[in-house]
Amino acid sequence: MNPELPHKKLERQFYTGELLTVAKELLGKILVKNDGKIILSGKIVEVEAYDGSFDEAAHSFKGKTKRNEIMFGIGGFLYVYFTYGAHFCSNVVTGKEGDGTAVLIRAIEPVIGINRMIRNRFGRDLIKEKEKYNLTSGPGKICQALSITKDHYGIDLTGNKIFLLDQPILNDGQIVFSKRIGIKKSVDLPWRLYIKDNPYISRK
DNA sequence: CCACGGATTGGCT
DNA sequence: GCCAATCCGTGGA
Repeated sequence: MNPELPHKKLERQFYTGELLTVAKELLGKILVKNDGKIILSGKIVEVEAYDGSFDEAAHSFKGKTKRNEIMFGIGGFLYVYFTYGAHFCSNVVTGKEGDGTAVLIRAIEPVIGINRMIRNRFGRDLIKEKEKYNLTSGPGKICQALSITKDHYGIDLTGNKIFLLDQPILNDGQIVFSKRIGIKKSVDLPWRLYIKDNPYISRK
């Protein structure tokens, strides 16, 4: 582990809290992927909350299926899904057994392994300066940059493959609440949260 | 078995 | 700003 990072890994209790509380507190945390050889990490700067109990846009809204069953377990596991025939997206499952709540990680700011992320995303080592902000500015881009696939479905975030490192909780004044992106149902819920003025978010 | 559409992205107008 | 690509999960016949 890089000695510059704080070492406190988030534990189960963090994830089992109320959906929007966890979504807010996820902002600023450090996402780490360690496959045993390569460590890649980034600060979470944008998320979206989903609650299957009444939110029609949530994958868990219509009940448990093989695809979404991890969403119905206790918080602190990774829900990875495949969409549009091309992209994986990562969610942090939250709450208690049976809740069906999760937070989609929409954008991160690269911290460790940037050159590896560049290669994963663009297949080459050097990028133009402006491409720096195109590395991890979307849920599909994050999974490509960090090599997260369906193989990582259901990973326990309190383990050592993919986990989060604690960081100070942000003030409400540092967080922007806006409408979620790319959905057709429950479009008015202001459940997309991002860090104000951060250049790595997917869009304003 | 088959048809449909999606929590996106990137390229083109 | 608009739209095609692409394929798997889901639901209905």
